[in-house]
Amino acid sequence: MKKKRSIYDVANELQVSVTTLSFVLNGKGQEKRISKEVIQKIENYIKETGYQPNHLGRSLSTGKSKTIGMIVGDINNPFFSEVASGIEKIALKAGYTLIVASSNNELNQMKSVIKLLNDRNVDGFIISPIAGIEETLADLKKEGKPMIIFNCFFPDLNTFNIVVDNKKGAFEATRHLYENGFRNIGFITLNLYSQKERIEGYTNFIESQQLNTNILKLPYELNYEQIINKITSFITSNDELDSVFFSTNFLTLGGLKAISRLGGKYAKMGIVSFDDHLLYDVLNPGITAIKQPVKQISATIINHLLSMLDKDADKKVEPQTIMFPVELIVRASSSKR
Amino acid sequence: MKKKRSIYDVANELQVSVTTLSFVLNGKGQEKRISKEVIQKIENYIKETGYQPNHLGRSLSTGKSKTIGMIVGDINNPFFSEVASGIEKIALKAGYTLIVASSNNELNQMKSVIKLLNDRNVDGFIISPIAGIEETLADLKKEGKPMIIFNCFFPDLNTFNIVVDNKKGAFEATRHLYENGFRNIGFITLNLYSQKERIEGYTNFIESQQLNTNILKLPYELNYEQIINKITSFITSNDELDSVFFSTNFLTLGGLKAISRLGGKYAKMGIVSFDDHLLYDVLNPGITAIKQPVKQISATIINHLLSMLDKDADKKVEPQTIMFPVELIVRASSSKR
DNA sequence: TTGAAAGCGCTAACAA
DNA sequence: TTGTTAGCGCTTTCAA
Repeated sequence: MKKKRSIYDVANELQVSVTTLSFVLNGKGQEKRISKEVIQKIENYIKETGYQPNHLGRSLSTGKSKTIGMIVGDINNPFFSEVASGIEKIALKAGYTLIVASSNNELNQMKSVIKLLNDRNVDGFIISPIAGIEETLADLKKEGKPMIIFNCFFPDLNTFNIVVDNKKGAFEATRHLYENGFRNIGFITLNLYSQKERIEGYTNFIESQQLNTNILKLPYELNYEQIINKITSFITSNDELDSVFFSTNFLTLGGLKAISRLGGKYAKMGIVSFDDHLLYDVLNPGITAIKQPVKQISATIINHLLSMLDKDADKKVEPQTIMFPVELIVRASSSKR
Repeated sequence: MKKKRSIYDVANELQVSVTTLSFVLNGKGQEKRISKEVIQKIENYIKETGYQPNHLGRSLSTGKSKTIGMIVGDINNPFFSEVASGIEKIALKAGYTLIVASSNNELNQMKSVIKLLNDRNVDGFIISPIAGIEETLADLKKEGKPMIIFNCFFPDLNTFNIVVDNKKGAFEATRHLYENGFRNIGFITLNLYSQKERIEGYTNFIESQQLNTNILKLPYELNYEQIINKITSFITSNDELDSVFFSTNFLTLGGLKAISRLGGKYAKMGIVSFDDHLLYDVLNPGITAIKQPVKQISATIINHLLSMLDKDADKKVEPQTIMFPVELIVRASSSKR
């Protein structure tokens, strides 16, 4: 691997000082009143010979790595991967590189990737938190690291949060089933902090109708087959159930599988899913789903983080919680058939 | 943001020299014959006070960033996200951070992210290439950058490649339809280099039976609705078609949607999809699919890259092509109904 | 308008 | 066995 040219080499070749070269390289030529000709000469030469400054040297010197660390539950979850790719696009344009890491919804894993990314000098964080991580986040905040919390958040933590209205979404979804004539609505969810609001939304509606809640809260760690089994026994052992509201996409998949295996009368159960999916439209019946405004979420996250990162912005970005509405996409699965 | 302690600060606090400290920090205590007591003292102190060396300084000094750059077509594609997350897990354990970037199958985008990651001093690359990128890869190779090519590769390029047997997979899938009685088998694919072998596999089988090929090659840039429309008109304008083989997951989704919209006799078409999907099992009929051994692929990629990166390995890793078999998961969609 | 030089935090050759 | 110190490549203050 041949050694790369350093700024000194190039300065030498060009017969200018490193200072001058550095200024021009960073677009500060004007500001520093370097002569037009020199600027031109340098820029042309750079373009021709293709010199690229070493990022590490720059980062070490400036203390900025131009890198953003993002921590999600699981990059295989389409919600996260879509948010991540939306963020990546905008970040790239702004000169930032995005590093995405998965916590697998495991506290120690999350702590260690936060530490890892912090040690790697990421300039800012984008985090989908899990229960138990409050302190780590508080520390990060105390350190002064810019960060955005998304998907769910800790009200006590005074961070900048970007979420959707999970509670209302779940409430409306449940109401929708109710209005379509379902009276025994089960709710299948995960034991994750991020599900808290959805559980509340469901519970609120059910209780507002003096009905009984019926919640299955599954451990996150289960694999697909285990989920199918758990759901199957939940459904069969609650024989009065006429409909189910699934709290995440992955659960819906498991649930659909369970129901399709059961067949018979179960095939007529009402179904709503939190999070939409391309295939829901193709299924028969189509699956009614709550859709999150992914594009908006990702754009909002990265734009706010970028302005936190932008030191020129003299006005500090105040902590706040931005909440997007969700949309109920009605398909056949939520009506009596 | 309070300034972090440097190795000098810590050395001072500990009353040892930076060298000693640095050696111990890098686990070279034994090797450098630092006294047991000093090593212990340092390690304890570090643990208590939580000092973490600055990666940038280290990288600048060693010339190694302990970072791997991965370039995929689109991180939202489940195949890529699964491979990426498998790689990430192993890389993390080996002390490497993975940066995943999407090329969106766009040549300039791919060139620019390769350049970006290279400027960021990634130690190695993992790349799913597209047509036109040969030269860039050749340059990278000339530079001596360790890299692994996956998904598809350029036979002329003498790189380390990890792929599945696309040709055979496509051949067998087509044969499977044929053996189930279908005679007018269409093939719907994308205008991507990665599809080349699949097209060949399909074509080879069809021609081996003296049948006519019927291929729809769609531009990658199309969105979901456009794909549905193109597929719809392909199907309706080729009225003799009795079955379709979809070359990627995303096309299958579009195709299923198109077929479900068309309804009627089209609902009985034979269908096979390249790449499996959780939901294929839930659909009615279940979708027959070719499954790639994702876990094996990701493990193989990262393990080989790691050994290329490991300078202790005196034996160089020779360029070669590792080809995994694929598996045909037979479901109802590929039989006459 | 340009140049010299001191750092940024770490590694490692060399000296002691 | 430990300490001194010269880089790694870049930015930026200060001086000219």
